[in-house]
Amino acid sequence: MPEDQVEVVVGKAVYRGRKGSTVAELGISPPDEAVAFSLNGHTYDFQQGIRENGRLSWLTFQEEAGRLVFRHSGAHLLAQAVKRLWPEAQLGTGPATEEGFYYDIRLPKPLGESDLQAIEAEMQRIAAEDLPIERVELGRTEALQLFAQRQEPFKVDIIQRIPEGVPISAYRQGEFIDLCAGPHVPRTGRLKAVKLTGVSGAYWRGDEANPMLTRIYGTAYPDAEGLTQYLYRVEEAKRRDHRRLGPALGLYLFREEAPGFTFWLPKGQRLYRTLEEFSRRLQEPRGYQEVATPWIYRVGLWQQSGHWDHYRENMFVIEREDEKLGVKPMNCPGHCLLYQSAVRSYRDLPLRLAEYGPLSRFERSGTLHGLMRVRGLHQDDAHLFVREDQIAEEMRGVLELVDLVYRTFGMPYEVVLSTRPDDYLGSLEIWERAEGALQAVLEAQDKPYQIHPKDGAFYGPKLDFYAVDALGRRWQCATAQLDFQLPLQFDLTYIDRDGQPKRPVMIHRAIFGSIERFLGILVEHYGGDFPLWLAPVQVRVVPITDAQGAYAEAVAGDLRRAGLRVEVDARNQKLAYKVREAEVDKIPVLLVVGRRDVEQGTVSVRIRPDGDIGARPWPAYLAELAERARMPVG
RNA sequence: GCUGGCGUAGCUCAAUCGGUAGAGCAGCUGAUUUGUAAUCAGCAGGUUACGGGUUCGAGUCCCAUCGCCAGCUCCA
Repeated sequence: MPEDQVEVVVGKAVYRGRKGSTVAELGISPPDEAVAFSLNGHTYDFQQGIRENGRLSWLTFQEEAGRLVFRHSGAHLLAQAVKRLWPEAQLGTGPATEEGFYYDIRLPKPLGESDLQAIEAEMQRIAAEDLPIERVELGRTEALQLFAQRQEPFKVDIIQRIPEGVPISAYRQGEFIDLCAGPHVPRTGRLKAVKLTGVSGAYWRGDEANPMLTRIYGTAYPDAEGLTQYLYRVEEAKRRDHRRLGPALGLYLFREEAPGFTFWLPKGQRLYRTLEEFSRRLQEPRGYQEVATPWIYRVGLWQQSGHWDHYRENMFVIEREDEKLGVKPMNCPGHCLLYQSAVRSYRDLPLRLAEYGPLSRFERSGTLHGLMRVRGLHQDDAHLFVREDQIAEEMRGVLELVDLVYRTFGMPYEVVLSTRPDDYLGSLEIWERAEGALQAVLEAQDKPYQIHPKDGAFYGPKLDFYAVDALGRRWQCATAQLDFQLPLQFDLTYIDRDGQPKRPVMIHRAIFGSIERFLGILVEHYGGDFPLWLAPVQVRVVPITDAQGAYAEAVAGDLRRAGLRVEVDARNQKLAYKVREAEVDKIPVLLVVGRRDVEQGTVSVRIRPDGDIGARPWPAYLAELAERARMPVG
């Protein structure tokens, strides 16, 4: 094939043409729903010239890459609308995000709700105009001139940072032109359903020293139905918000007297303890030993561990008697001291130390967020001190625990391996062996995983686990990090088979992560409808009249003796009233007892979400309930 | 911490232009003894986040503080 020719394969057809031809020029007509195409792993739009051979696959809104193209065009639509309304607005950047897009813009005035509506209306107008979106290739000087003349200082800044040799392009739709690498959908009319979702501030290039721009958020869908579903999901997330739901269910509350800390109400504390108990009952049989270590140390310890250099900003520091003391944000240094307290043999390893104690982290006031980001927390933390040859086996054990836990909560999860960053510490050889070990474990388990190159901590590679909740949101919870540094810092050793001292490797791992945060995630995942074994109140017994009071107490007593958490609602109220309240309180099992039940020795069962399932003989039904309420620890 | 917004009874919300702080739910008291999502009546509940200021008069306007929300930033 001549050098100036390209050849692409689409399905079973082969197309040839001059290098740099667009799809149309090659005689390929894209399907209606396609917004772009993928060739050798790169995304292109229909106006970009094809310069390499390969197999072409169409990208639609169904594919992540297609969605990004689509949403990025949404951002341009937004920018064009803003420029029509405020010609003096200066554009920053406007990328697509997971759920939509945003554009950072310097505006002459702060935006209100009505401004958003006006912009949105203008966007819809531009979409209806169905303007063609044209790609324009520019020379560097030409680009600088164009955007300087259009009074877009941020665009000029961007162009100046584009390395020599990289082509500069812009996209034009109607009177609007924006510096952009692309790709884009072919016409504005493709953006059938757009919605602006919020405004906030954001620094230019994310730097506090730079001017603050207005960030306008929005989302776009190819049809109204997708947008409606998205808005429903947003609504549902709001309905499940743990900051509202938790206090409403009497689980916990927050007070401004203690920002970043949680007040656990009796029911919330029960939930919390149940989770902790679940963790203990999984870990004890797996060789974990629970310890408790001090929560305040002299700074010397933090200097030794390296936290003073790397984490001081996030620590609460106390000064007393001319001495500085640091409240612990992590357990690792304490566990290292425990490790040091005895001579360790290679036979003692792996040593698995678990701790659930209180940790304090100074999080900046603006970052606090319900249970998700707090200053006072607890982790289901453990440090595994292992020989290097035990890394793979121990990581396998951690993986098994993670799998067990997330399966129990009905959350699929994704695994990410983060590898050696540029500023790593330790020997290259150990790093490579450790990364190899992690990869081998994942592959041996046939677990799909992603690699984030250079995203590891400077002290070791790590596995992060992202749990996916009922609304499809991803939460980073579990983590397992190899650490070669701390054993060095604390000069930890074990006596090996050959009588020589050797350096152990540490694995920092948590399965829930922060228990506070995990509980918040569970509240939202279940929308407050906890599975029976977790529910703070599992059963509520409801006598219909005073006459069944004693019978109700007897039933409740049976339940309590069987280890269930139970309440009796003996208030003088109509049954419907008490049923409603139990539903609002999201009590999983309601046992109604009336005259007929007393006479026949039954309970009338109402279960969420099924409702009334009729009478069951008592105490025979107790066994079934107790079985269903058992903690799922195998 | 930074930018913007918000803060009225336990909760959800109202209060015209700056002119007597109000309702529902929850709570308490009483009546009602009820078979699967709200029985009726009465009572009580407030330094309008906090501290200043403007004004004859401030929930409302201004300033500062605290907290919360959306982001940014940070995240050994």
